[in-house]
Amino acid sequence: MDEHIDDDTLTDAAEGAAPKQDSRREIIEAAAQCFMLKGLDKATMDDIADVLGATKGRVYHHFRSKNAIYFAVYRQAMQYCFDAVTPLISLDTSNISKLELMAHAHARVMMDTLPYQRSIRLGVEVYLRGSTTEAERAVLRELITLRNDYENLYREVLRAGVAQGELDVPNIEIASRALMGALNGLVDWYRIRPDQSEGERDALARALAHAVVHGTTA
Amino acid sequence: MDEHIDDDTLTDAAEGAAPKQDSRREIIEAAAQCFMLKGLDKATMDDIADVLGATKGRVYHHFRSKNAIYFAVYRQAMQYCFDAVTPLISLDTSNISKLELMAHAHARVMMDTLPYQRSIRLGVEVYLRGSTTEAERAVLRELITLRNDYENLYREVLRAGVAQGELDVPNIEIASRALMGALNGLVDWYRIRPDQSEGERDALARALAHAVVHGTTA
DNA sequence: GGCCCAACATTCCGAGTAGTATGTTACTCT
DNA sequence: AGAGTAACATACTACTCGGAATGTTGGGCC
Repeated sequence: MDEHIDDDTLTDAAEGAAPKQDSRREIIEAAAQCFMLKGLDKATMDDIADVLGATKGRVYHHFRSKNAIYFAVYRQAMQYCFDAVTPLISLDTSNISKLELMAHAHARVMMDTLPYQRSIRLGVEVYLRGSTTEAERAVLRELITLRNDYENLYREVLRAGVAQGELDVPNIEIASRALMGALNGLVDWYRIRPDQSEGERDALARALAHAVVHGTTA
Repeated sequence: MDEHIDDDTLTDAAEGAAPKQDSRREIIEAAAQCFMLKGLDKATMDDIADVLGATKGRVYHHFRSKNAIYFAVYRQAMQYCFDAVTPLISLDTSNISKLELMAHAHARVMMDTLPYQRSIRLGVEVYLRGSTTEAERAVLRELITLRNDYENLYREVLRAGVAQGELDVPNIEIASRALMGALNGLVDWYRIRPDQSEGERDALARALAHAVVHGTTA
């Protein structure tokens, strides 16, 4: 059902039409930006179109509703997370260092795809209650399941770490919640600064990863 | 300017009659509930009035606008936090146990005043950008300052703990962000269950406090 | 017992917006 | 070259909701 997109090698083709599927991505990107800046409700379809220098016609040609766009943003946000963290779980290191690597990668994703990650934070269950159709609620449940699968990656590492005596976690469920909360909270206070170098970003991500894994005790 | 903050000289006058200032409280409570359930934008003034079994007239008699209600909810939410944590900072114990007590108290507040805490999470800076008048932005800035003061309570304990060698925190700013993120994240996944006893709540709060302070390492 | 005002209820309006219906262009295929 | 269609733009509608203007009522005060 979900088709993978073979992207074009060229980024732009003068003033000709957009290369097909790429237009969709642009809309999602624009929507994420609008959602981050104005919130889900206050961001209008016209706002999204304006960012693209287009009109609502274009947006509605690719998406049936505003909710559908939000779902796409959500899915993309989770995809970014999976892409960054999944490769790490098969690494051959200690669970504790693996956990820290995963936390570090997640923090990086939060910063690198900030508009997406911020968008999906405002109103997940809220949207679920507000959804009118059963089809929408089904999609929402699927997305929540997706997020759950992602968080399970961390729980699995925690479990393995405890089993091997590397980690001391009295309550894995609570610990994973705390972990994700601390990492995801990054999008609430992190602000993109143009003068900020790549190294500074990475240092920030590493510091946060250290904090969530090692806590505060000496 | 004309923002007359009704000082509550007396906090409460038993139960029985509603002394007039009490009506305001009820509106704030109802608003917090609506905001939590439907989000800031989708919750209408009529919704809030409906919860009270009243009409918009009552609401607008006490508040000039919907934003004003949100501000009141925010202020109340922060007040709950201060009331629970402030008494602990003067305690005569180690900084590490003090930190854990504060975290525990905060987690309890998150659960006990869930509608308030959830409400203030959806859209703080978002609201700031959306605010039209300068007066509103001023109030928002004040509320953010309030929140900052609260978080400074934790930073202070972290700093003292490091100074006395009890704690090992490479970056206090990052650590405090992680701390608050993990604790505040509680409102995202915690659900009130009617069959849940007081003891279970407390155990949950304690487990979370332990997790955020001690991390995951053995 | 009339005045006054707080504390609401009722009614109304206009701005803003999601969604639709239709028009237009450019490109492809035969 | 004409038909078909994808990818938009334009124009319009129906509806919601915040806020204000106005009406109503009950209780203190002289």
